[in-house]
Amino acid sequence: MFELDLRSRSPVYEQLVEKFKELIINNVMKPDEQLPAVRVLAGELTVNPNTIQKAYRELEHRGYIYSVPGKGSFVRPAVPGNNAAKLRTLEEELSRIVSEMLYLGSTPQEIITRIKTQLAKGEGGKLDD
Amino acid sequence: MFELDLRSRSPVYEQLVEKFKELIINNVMKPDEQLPAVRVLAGELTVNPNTIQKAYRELEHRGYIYSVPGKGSFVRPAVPGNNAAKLRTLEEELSRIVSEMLYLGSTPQEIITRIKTQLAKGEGGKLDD
DNA sequence: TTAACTGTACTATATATGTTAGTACAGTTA
DNA sequence: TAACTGTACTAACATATATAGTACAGTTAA
Repeated sequence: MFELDLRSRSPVYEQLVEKFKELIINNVMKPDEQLPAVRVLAGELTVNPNTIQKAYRELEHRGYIYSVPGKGSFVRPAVPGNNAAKLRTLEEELSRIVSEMLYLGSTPQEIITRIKTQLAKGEGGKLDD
Repeated sequence: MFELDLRSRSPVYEQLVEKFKELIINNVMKPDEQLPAVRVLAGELTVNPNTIQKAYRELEHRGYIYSVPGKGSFVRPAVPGNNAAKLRTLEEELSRIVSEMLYLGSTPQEIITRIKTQLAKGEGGKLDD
């Protein structure tokens, strides 16, 4: 399904959380679509099932998936609203990154253009439904 | 000088790296300005000197400061160029964040406006010299 | 030169986190 | 019933983080 970097300082379960989050956010995995079974994914990635489950538990806690014992784990449909706190965090991250790009020599023009390009492509949103 | 969250999952030395990076990028600490001595900052923050030194070593490795044994640690002046790799990483982060903001319900208009506002303020760059 | 500062290196110890291994139990479905 | 699903738990091990203490060499001002 995807690759892991076992030598990374980022723990495996955290890498898994990021990968699935990416797939869900970018609508590659659709709402209510089933994730691989814990044991199956563990087998494919040669990783312990406990590690996969830890990632799934975290994804559920962060609101990206829901799990039903006996059935499986599924993509949770995005709920509008209640995202104010998360959005504030993301806006701070955004500021940080823009600041760092300016520090490294990017021009405001380049940054604006880059973002407009991405937004025009409809990346990451539900624009390409 | 600033606050630490000892209960954070983020290690203390990593928090220190981020804090100083922030101060340097936003030009709060000027080029060649001296950082607090390892033992002094350790005393102020009630943290082990080894932890401070680990943060400084990391900051030096990432190119934000330089240290001179016997003298002290100082802010390294930003060098233009050689930043292509870092910029590529930041652009990827930027894309990730914009995608997530769209997922959480932000409109492209809001995102663009927010970034233009920040750029106009001259935040983070050397624009406010 | 001495004293007090600077960064740096090293060992040892304690604790927390991440990962694996193995076992077990309950719900679901063909 | 058999084979799947998530979940919980213990035990063991490796690594990362942080503290404590000691030590050494370069710098600087009295």
